[in-house]
Amino acid sequence: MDVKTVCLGVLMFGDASGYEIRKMLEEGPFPHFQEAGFGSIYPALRALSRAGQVTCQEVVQPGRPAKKVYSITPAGRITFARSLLGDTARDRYRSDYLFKLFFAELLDAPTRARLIDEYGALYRDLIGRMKGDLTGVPEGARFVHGLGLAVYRAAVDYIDRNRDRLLSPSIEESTAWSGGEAVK
Amino acid sequence: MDVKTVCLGVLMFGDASGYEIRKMLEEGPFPHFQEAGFGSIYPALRALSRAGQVTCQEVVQPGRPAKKVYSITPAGRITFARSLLGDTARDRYRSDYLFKLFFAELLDAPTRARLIDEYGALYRDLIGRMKGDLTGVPEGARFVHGLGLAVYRAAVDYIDRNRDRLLSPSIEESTAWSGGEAVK
DNA sequence: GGTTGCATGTAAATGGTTACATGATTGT
DNA sequence: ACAATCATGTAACCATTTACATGCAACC
Repeated sequence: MDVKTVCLGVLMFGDASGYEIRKMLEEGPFPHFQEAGFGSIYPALRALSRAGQVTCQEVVQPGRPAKKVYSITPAGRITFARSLLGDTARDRYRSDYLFKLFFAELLDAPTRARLIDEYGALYRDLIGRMKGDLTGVPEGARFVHGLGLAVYRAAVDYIDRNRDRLLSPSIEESTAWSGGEAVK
Repeated sequence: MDVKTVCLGVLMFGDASGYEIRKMLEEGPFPHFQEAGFGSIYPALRALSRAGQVTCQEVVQPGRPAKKVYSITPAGRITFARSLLGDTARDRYRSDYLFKLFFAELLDAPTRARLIDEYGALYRDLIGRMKGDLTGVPEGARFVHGLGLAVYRAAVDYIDRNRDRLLSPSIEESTAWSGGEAVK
């Protein structure tokens, strides 16, 4: 899904500014299965505006910068609904943490511990932020929210139960990476 | 992690051609937490070769196209180990499936069913492909492999247990998306 | 006869991130 | 005084994807 479609999706929940769209994507009570930065959201909103998929209204706020609040138009709703019927790309997940932990034997013990604890904390925080009120949230969104929670909990659980395996000094003598040595 | 680092990582396991590197990333017994296509792998290998991080040897095969087998050099090992100590980008996950299911109310029942069943099947297959032999696999790789399995299993479990919630006809009358209607 | 698998590679286009620019207000 | 939050936007840069090009062998 490109950023334009993601913006339309967020606007299906109600009017919002570019700034607010980004906040919802990264801080909202929902799993971050789609992301976007300012550098892509603002151009996307302008393009959507030109195409008549959204309308824009500037709202002056006392003591704050003015913001541009966007609303999805009927044409935008149709475009959005149709984009839900198009091809579905397969999931893509990339994790530097897991990539590094994959090669745990090449790391010294403190680095290993730091990485795994950071990683666990990241998902623990995410779970915490996802514990918001879900009244009024439609069933589809709830389903996805619940799936996110289930998966993140499984990850945290696994990390808690297997952390020691990775930190035990015994793995240091591994000969798996012939030629490789722990780097400081 | 850029594709160059990913290639070095795969070559830490042993010599391989560009084609084989790609196969390992997408079909290997390991979770796909890093991906790369031919279009990025081949240029990466050439750059690594020029930089002295890998060496290349052409292997002629009877009845098959010749392949270029790459080996990581000592300099490559050092570069790789160092890259494991650099900044760790946070995970990024994007899913068209979850994005679409998030807006389940906008979809007709057959499409909803198709999406969710496809999604479940995708992860069920992945779990199946991950059940390979792990003897000789280093502890770090095992840890990541196990984490992947745990997470994918949690996802499949959740889907099985909540599938009906999403398919029940009751959600069709939802007023959540005022102005929106299921599209055919 | 058509598709899949093996095998490499280039070029263009896409899409997104990063860095920069601006500026007021609120909290520490 | 300094950092963070609110708020928008542009431009350069980067990485990756997609499409194209080539060709043989095996299988159905």
